[in-house]
Amino acid sequence: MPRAGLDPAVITAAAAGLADEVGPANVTMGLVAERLGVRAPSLYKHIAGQADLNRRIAVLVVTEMGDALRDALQGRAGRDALEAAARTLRAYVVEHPGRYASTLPLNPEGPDDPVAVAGGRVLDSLAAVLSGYDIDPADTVHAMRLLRSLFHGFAAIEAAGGFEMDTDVDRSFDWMIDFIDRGLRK
Amino acid sequence: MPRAGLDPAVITAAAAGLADEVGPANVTMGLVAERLGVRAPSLYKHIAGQADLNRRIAVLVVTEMGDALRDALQGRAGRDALEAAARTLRAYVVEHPGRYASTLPLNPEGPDDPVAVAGGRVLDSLAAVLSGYDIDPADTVHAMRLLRSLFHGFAAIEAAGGFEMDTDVDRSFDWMIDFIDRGLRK
DNA sequence: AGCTAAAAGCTAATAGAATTAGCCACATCT
DNA sequence: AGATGTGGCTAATTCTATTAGCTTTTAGCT
Repeated sequence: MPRAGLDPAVITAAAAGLADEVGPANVTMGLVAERLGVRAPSLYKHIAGQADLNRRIAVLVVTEMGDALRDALQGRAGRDALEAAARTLRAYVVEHPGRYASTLPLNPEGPDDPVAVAGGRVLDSLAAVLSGYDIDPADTVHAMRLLRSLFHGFAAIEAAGGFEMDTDVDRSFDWMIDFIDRGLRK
Repeated sequence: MPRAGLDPAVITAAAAGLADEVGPANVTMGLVAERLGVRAPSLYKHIAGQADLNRRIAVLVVTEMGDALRDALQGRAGRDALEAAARTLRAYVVEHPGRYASTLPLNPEGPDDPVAVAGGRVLDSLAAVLSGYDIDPADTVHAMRLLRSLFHGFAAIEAAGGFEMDTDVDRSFDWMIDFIDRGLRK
């Protein structure tokens, strides 16, 4: 039995991929193992269990989002940056609905939690977007939470198929970006 | 063995209550049965299985939200209505985080799906809120989606403990209501 | 009141998933 | 070559969902 070259990152990537393909609820240890050409118990040599695996997926997701955001925001400011950030996050969720959904039940355990650390980078990008507007420093936290809530809510509902097809979701998305931009401009 | 007087509604209520108490992931058939003074297999005389139970919880949640919203909006309009709606939904999620979370993975199967029907009543209430503003009819759908996304996103993040404690979440909530109100006023 | 039949519980059995224990081969380092 | 630790495997355990089949209650009818 030749070695399979597993490590936590490889397993996490496989599980995240499966979540996108078959839905988070159907990602079983056995399925992940099969995808990697290995038996289920072997996974435990690298990860502590299902809870650990989910936490790692969450870190992966938030890290990927942070990277995508940083790339997308290069050289942009103001409304341009807002739009780029919104589109980037939405695209990520639409392309990876499963892994995104599997991070939902997770709350960081503290400031040192890797999920919180990776999340911090996403927040930094959102802060960068807001820096392009003239916002009272005391209100920045609120504006940040507004963006987070809106982006997350929209993405979650869209990924779950919650919007009726009748009216174009793209159009609503553009309308929302406009709405926020105008509001932040005051 | 006297009869326990079970029916789908009683089982659904028990499961929803447990979801709030122990978290959706820990709601097991056995636990629900125990709470009702019955053995697990007996539940299957009334519900089809776990998936069915979750769908029923979703209907319960959306129905309860719709009722609460309708009550809260009685005799209110404009900013007053917006604020009442937002507070009502937020309060519901904070009080029932478990049952709310267990409805997240659910997408209505079609217009006849009871989840969609109950959801329609919530949307009607949101439409009523928007009717207090002077919005181009062509934009109403977009504004509705904005409200849905924002309320859902904020509630989901707060329920999951996603906001840092440092800055008062209540204050951010009020700020967001103001932001939306000003934007809708155009 | 007594009969019948459907409904509602129960116990026992099945099946699937996570996790643990314990064994053995491979790979690495000298 | 040989010692050693890591990574994989099989077997066993536990927990949960679900199904099968039996028994009692209860509602409806005469």
